[in-house]
Amino acid sequence: MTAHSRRKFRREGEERRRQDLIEATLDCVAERGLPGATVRAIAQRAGVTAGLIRHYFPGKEELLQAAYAEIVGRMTEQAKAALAMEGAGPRRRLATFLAANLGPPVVDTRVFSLWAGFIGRAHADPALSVAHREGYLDFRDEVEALVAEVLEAEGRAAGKTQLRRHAIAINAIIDGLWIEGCLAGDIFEPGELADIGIATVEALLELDLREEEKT
Amino acid sequence: MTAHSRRKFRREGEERRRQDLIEATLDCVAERGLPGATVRAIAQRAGVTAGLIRHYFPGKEELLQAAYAEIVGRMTEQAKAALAMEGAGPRRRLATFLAANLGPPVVDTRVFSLWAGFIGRAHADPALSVAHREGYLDFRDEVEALVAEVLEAEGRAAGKTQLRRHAIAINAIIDGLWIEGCLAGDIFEPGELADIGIATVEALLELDLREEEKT
DNA sequence: ACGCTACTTATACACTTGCATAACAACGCC
DNA sequence: GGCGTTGTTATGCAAGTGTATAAGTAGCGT
Repeated sequence: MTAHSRRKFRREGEERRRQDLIEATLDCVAERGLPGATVRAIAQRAGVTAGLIRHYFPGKEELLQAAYAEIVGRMTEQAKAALAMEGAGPRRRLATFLAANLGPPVVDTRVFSLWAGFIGRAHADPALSVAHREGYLDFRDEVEALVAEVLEAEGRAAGKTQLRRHAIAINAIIDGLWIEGCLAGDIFEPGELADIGIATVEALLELDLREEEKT
Repeated sequence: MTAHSRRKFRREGEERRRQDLIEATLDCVAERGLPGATVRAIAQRAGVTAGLIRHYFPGKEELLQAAYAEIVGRMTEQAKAALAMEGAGPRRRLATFLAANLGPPVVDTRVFSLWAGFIGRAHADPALSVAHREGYLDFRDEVEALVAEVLEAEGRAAGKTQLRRHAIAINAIIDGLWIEGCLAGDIFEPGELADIGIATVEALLELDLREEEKT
């Protein structure tokens, strides 16, 4: 009778393990969808046993939320970086913002899979629903502010409702192109989505975002 | 000892039962998300017992696919109706097509919830993935054909790549606005999304879709 | 009215899930 | 180097899942 020898293991720092578990969760969701992200599958991918998850997170729900927060963080990080370009003029910042949201690492099947999984349960889970609405409105507000700056610098003041509609439309363009890129990225040339997005916004606002800016 | 009396039931026609089960599935998905659509929950909502499902469908998977097909059918039905307007000119048909995709019953939380649930598992399930890609390309081809007609009628021939990019952009606008409407329909006025969509496409194509057409 | 068919119910089963708990061992400290 | 702390494993459990199967009965043909 073979006495089952207990598995060897190493102790990792708390921060490291948490990050590993989150990354393993993202991998599982990306490969097998949200229902495929079971505690056992996540643990196996992280190289630990299932029970350990509950040593770092109150429950599976919290781990998923942490993973979702991680993804959202990475996405907004790119967008924020584009917005923070204080040196450039408004038009160039808008173009950079669009390009940042329509290329890697924002356009990615893993990101999309997690997004779809959470969004699908959004209106079943009220907490998730409001979190998402807030994220959406925040994003749209940023777009609206950016558009306002651009038009103002152009000497073309726009009314509140017009500004709102522009923000809604641009947000839709970003979302739509993002989804197309995530679902079928292989049928687009690299940078093509960003080009299309910028060109469409240019047509919408009736100006050239790539032209050299005049101080 | 109370002898459990067997539950009363009525026999329904095959078509009726199948439709009821599909409708019950849609309700469950809409209210509790895809994971909430268990065979027992579906059966309860349909007013039958769980075992009956397997009398009309080989398994749960097939029932879900039938429900998904039902939703897709209802969505494309609207779009096709707009396309079939042979009497009207190309510009009016494009506007109608846009409006049809950006209002009820296409813009609906139930539809979206089911869409999100399926799309989330899309790249885990190859069969689902190709089905979706085909649906997307079909839809985009329709958009492209419509745009081609409009530009042609205007005497503005466009190159193949330009046509393709227009179709991608318009498709993105539809998708993006559709999502916004489904997720937060209450913050938009009725018809506002359609207005924004049409206005954005007008800007993109540099023409007026609502102006009276000249024969 | 009676049987037959197949639609419907009821029960059971194998499996998976998240979670609880106890045994264990790796690492730091003295 | 021994020891305690606690990160980690191993095992078990109750609940829920889809599915299989047998029993029952509603409604139709005759």
